[in-house]
Amino acid sequence: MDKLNYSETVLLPKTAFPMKADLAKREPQLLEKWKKIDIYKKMLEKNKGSQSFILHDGPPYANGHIHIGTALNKILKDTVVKFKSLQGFFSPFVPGWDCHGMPIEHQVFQQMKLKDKNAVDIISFRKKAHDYAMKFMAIQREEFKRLGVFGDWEHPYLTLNPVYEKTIVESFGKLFTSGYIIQRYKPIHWCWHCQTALAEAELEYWDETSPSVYVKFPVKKFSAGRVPDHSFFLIWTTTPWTLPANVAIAVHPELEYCIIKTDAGHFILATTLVDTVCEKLNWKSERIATFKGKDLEHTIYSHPFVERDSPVVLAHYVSAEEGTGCVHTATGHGEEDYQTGLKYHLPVISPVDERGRFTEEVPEWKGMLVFEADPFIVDSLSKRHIILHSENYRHSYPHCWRCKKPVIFRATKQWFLKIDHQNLRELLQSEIQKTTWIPEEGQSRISSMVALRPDWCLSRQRLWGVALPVFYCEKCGTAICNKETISKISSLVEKFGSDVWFEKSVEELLPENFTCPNCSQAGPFIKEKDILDVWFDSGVSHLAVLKNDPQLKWPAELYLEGSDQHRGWFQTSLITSCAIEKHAPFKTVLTHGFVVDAEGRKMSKSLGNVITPEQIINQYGADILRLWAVSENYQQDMRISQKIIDHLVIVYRTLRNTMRFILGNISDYDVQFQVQESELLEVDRWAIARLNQLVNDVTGYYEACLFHKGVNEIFDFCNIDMSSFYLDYLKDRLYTHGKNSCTRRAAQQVLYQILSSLVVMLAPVLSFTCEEAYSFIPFKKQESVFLEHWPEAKAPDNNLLERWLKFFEFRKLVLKQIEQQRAQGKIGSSLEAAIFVKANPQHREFLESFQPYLTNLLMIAEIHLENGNELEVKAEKTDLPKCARCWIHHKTVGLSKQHPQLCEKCLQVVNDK
RNA sequence: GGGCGCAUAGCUCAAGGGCAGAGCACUGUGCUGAUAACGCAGGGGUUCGUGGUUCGAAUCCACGUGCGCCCA
Repeated sequence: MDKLNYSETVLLPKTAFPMKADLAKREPQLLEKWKKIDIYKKMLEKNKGSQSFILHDGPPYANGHIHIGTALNKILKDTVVKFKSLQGFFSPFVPGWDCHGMPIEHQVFQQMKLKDKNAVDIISFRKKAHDYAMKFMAIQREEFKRLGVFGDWEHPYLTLNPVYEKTIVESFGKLFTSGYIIQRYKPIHWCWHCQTALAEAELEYWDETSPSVYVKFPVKKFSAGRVPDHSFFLIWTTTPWTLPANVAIAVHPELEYCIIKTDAGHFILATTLVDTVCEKLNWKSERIATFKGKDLEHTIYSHPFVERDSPVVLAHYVSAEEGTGCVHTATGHGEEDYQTGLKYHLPVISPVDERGRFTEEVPEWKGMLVFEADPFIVDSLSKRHIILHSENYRHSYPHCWRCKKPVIFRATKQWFLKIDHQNLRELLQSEIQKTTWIPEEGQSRISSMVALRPDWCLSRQRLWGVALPVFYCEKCGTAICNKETISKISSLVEKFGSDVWFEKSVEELLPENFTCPNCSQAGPFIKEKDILDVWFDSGVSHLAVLKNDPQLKWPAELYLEGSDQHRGWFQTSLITSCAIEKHAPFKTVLTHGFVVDAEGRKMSKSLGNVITPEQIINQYGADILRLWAVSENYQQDMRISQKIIDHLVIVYRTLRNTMRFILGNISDYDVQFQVQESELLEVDRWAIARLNQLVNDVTGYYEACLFHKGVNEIFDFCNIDMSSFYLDYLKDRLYTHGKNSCTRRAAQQVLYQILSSLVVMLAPVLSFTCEEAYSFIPFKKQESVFLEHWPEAKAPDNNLLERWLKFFEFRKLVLKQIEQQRAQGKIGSSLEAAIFVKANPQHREFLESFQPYLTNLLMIAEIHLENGNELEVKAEKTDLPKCARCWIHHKTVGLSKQHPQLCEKCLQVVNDK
C-alpha cells in the first residue's frame, strides 16, 4: 500500500453542516420551520404545569420601523424567555404595542393635511389613527419575528384593543372612587389663535422681541429684621402681561441679597446684580444691609396695583446672571412658577381666556389680547412709577407650529393622580425597596425620582386616546365618576371600543335614569373632552394583560427595558399598581443602556452614525445581531460599529466551526455503543469536568442575567479548551484508531455530550445556528433544540481540574521549546519533536502519572524524563520514523514486512479491516 | 444647571488596595486529515486627567474632562 491509500483508511470528519453560515439565506428557512411546527406553542406545552416565569413585555410605540435599540431590547427579552423555557419554566411571552398618543396623531394630521384641530371630524380621524397604528404594529411584528424572537405574535396586546381599553377605563374608575383623582388648575402651552393646548413637540422656538421691565413691589412685613419704610423688591420680567397674576417673588436660598438706598427709595435685589441694574436705571446707590436669600423667605409684600399680599418664596432656578435675582412668579403662567406654587400652596391665577384676552378679573385691560396689552400696561405702570425702566429684549420664545404665532402659558383645569393620597408615595418607596433592580443603581435612581415627583397630570387636550370617563352636571358643575357610570362605560368600551365616547350622546353613555349624585337633577350632563395621558394606557398593562390572561400571572417575575423607563413605564406601572393593588407589578426590574457608536456617541441622522438592524440582518444575519446583544455588558451603553460587527463575525465563526468539527466526528456515533465512565481516559474525564464547570458557570451567569459573561465563558471553552487542546489532541484517536475501538468511541461519547450541552446553552443566543446544528446531531430526541432540556449542572471534579492546570503549565513550556526549534527551521510539526525534561523527583513523578499518553497529549514523538534540580525542558528533532498513516513518529514503524510504513497501532487497525 | 451612571491593550471584557489579565485583532510562523479551517509564538498599557489618603491605588476620596439616560 502506498501513502495515498493509507489516507483512505483514516476516519475523517463528515458532516453536511456547512462551514459557511450564509445566515441571511438560511435564517428565513428556519423561521419557516418554526412556524410549521409552531415551536412557541410546543415549548409552552413541554413546560405546562411547571412553575411559570413571566417576563412582561413593555410595549414599544407603534410608529416607524424598529431600530437597533428596540431590537436589542427584544433580543434580551427573548434570550431570557428561551433560557427559562429550556430550564423547564412555563414561560409564555405576550408581546405588546403602545398605540395611542401624539406621535401617531401628528403623522395622521400631516397625512390629512389638516390645519385646524378644532375643525376635524373626530370619528374619522380616530379611524385613520387606528389604521396607522395597526399598520406599524404589523410591520414591527414581522421585524421582531425576523430577529428570531419567540412569542404569541398572533395574539399580542394592543392598547387600542377594546378589552384593553376597558381596563384603562376601569382602572381610572377605581382610582377615582378611591380618591386618587383630583382636578386642579395647571398652566399649559396654549395657542390663543388656534384656541388649543399645545404639547412641547408642537412648539417651535425662535427669537422674539419682548418688552423687558423692572418693577417694584412694596415690602409689607420683612422677615429678616427691619427695613426702612418705602422699601421695595425689584423684579425683572419680559412678560408684563403676567404681572396681574403675580402671586409670589422667588429668591435663591444661597444667593446674597442686599438693600440699597437710592433717590427712588430702598430696593432689595441680588448683590451681584446691583451694579448692572443701577447702571441701567441710572441710579446712585448705597448698600445698607445684606441677607442670605433663605432669610427672605416668608417676607410679605403687596401687589403694586392689585389688592393682594403675597409671600417671598425660595427657588433654585433663580439666576444670578440676569435680572435682579428676584423673580416675578405667576403660577398660572409658567411651569416653574407653578411647581413653586404647589410647594407654597400659592393660588393659581390666570385671568386670560382661550382667545388670549384678559378676563374681567383685569378690568383695566379687559378684552385685550395679552401681547397687544403689553405696551398699554408698560405705559400705564410707568406713569404710576411701578415700572421703573423698560427696554426691548430679544430672546428665544415658543411659537405654535401651525399658525406660527407666539404662544402663552395659561392655566386650565387638568386631572391629576395624587401621589400623596393614602400614603401612596411611601408605598411606592417600600415596594421599590422590595424589588430587585439589575443593575442595583436602578433602585436609587427610581427612588430619588419618586421622592420628588409631582402629581401625575393625566389629562391631555388631544384626540387619539382613551377619553377620561368623567361627566359634569351642568346644573351644579359636579364632576361625576362612580362605580355606576364606570360600569356602564367600560361595558360599552369593551363592546365598541373607546370611540364610543365620541360616537354616542351623553345620555347613551350614562346609566338609564341617571341623576346627579350631588344635586339629584336628572341632567343635563356634559362629557369630558380631554383624553388620558398615553402613559396611563401602558401604565395599566399589568392589569390589562397579566390579570386578564389565564396563562400569565400577576405580578410578573421580570420587567426588562431601557434605563429611560425609570421615569417612564416602570414608574407609571408602579403607581397604578400600588394605588390599585397595593403592591408592585414586578419582582425584578432589569435595565439596559442605550446603543451608541464606536466613540460612545448616540446614534443620530445628523451624525450619520446610524446602524439599522435591517442592515445587519441582511448582510450578516440575525444571529450576529443577537450575538452582539449579549456579548457586551448591557448595563452600560452598548457600542456598535462596523469593527465590532467584524469582530463578532469572527467569534461566530469560531463557535460555528467548533460545532461543525464535533458534528463531523460524531457522524457515526451510536448511542447503543455506550462506553462506561471507567473506560474513559483521564483526559476525557478532564473534558467532562471542564464541561460541568462550564455548565455551572453559564447557568449561574444566565440566571443573574449576565449573558455576556456566560457567552464569553462558552467562547473561551470552545477556543481554549476545545479547539487549542482537546479537539486537536483527539484527532489521532478519532481519525486513526479502530472505528469501534474503545478509545475512539469514548472520544465520540464525550464530544456528543459536549455538543449537546453547547447547542442548548447557546440556543437562547444563537437561536438559528443552534437549531441548524441540532438538526445534524445523530440520535437527537426532539424536533427542535428548544424542546431540549437545559444541561444538568453536575459538580465538576475540582481535584482533576487542578491537576490538569499543572499539566497545561508544563505543556506551555514544551510548546515554547518546540517553537524555538521551529524558528530555527529544525522542526515543522510538533509531532517531529523529541522532548528532554529534567525535573525534581516530585515533578517528574507528576509527569510520569500521565503516561503512557504523555506524547499523545503533547502531540510529540518522544519524551525523556530525568531527575534534576530546576525544571528544564529542551526540544530536538526526533530520529524516530514517521508512520505513513497516523503521522506519529514511533519506534514500531517498519517492524511489519507487509506494511513497512506503519506503526504497530495502525498496523493492527489496517489488519482488522 | 440638577439627578443617576460609565471611562482598563486597536476591539469586547476580567482583575474591587499587593507584579494589569484573557480572547479577538495585529505580526511572525507551522501544518495541509477542521482547509475561505486549525495549531504555535511574539509585540502591544501614563488603567481619561489632576490632586489626596496609604508602605503600596486601575481599585478608596475630591475636583475636572468626555460620553450616555432622565429632568430643568
